[in-house]
Amino acid sequence: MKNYNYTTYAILGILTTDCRTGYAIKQMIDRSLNHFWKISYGQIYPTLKLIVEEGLATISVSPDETKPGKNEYYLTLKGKEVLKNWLEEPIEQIPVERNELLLKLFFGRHQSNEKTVHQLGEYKRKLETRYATYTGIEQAITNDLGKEADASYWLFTLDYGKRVTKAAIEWCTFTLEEISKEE
Amino acid sequence: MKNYNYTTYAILGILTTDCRTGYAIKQMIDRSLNHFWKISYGQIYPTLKLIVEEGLATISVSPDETKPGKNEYYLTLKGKEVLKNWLEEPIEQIPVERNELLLKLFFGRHQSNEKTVHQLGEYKRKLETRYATYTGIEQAITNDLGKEADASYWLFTLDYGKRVTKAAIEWCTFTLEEISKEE
DNA sequence: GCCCTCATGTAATATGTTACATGATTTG
DNA sequence: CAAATCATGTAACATATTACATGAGGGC
Repeated sequence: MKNYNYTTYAILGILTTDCRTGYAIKQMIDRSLNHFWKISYGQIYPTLKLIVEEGLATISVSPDETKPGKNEYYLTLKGKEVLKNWLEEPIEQIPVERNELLLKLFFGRHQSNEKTVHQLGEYKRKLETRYATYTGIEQAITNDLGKEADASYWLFTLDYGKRVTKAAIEWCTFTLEEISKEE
Repeated sequence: MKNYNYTTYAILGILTTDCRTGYAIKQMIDRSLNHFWKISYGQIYPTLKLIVEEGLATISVSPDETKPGKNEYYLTLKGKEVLKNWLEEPIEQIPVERNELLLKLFFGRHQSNEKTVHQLGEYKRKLETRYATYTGIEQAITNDLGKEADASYWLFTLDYGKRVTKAAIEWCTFTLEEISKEE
């Protein structure tokens, strides 16, 4: 079976939910997958085009004749198969996040402790905001649990985000103490 | 001051250590920064060229006339300034890792629990290997602590890797239990 | 002699971001 | 009626990966 890139699989996956337009796909990823995936319109629209060309989805312009065409995408059988097939494939490798803060800290010897502390503090603050966002999303999903068949899986990925973020926050706290101590 | 991309700053940073050739830079990143950064030769050599063109480093072909030119790069004053300047700049944003496993898990409803469990198990195994690698590197750095001026900063970044990886492993354990329970 | 590591580099390709253009519909 | 949101799309650019080519030197 032909291979596609992650962007394509991500979009195929989203199309199993109720998101059917390019715009809605962007919303979904920004709101619910934002802790492990992101995407831009510059990827979405060309990829949707490709998906249709490949026969993985069909486009159905909204039937309401008065409205300007809102392109709604529906997975074909082939599309569903391609998605299932990819889901089963083993994970190639665990991701390497490119972390700007760690890169700077790695060369921290060339900077004053004061500035390093400031950056760590800022980073910690951002992580805390992120953590709060996750908790919020968790609440939202839990509240209408029955409605959404995917809910339990979404909560698993959120739990990942929360745990890892919490560990990172604790690291910040510890490292801030250590660096402050040094001088 | 002119802006460069992360790849450029990463290489400028590495050049403050004893890595002076393109090959050595690749080694260094693969071995010591691999938990938060990666790079390919296709980036290194063109970037080194740019760095010299911009006057951020000078190239000094190894003096030994018998050997074939081994290009050694040395930061110029301007190079050091550009690096320092970047180190002080605030972090733009906390990274969004693109996590293939979480993407698949998000759509886990469309797969059998058995297969999901298998993938989670594999992922956990890889994380454990990674954790062991970090511990190994930590030992190596700690052992010749006095020698390397950067050691304490390197240990901080390693600690980050260990903490976050540990949290991810614990999440795997928990999630594996939950999913196994479901059926 | 063969394989491995050291060492440099490029070209083709793949992927992703940013900025822009356009216009409808909804909400206050 | 203004502003925000919904909605689609592209072009230029930036970035990164992969595969390949080349060759020296050292160890077995």
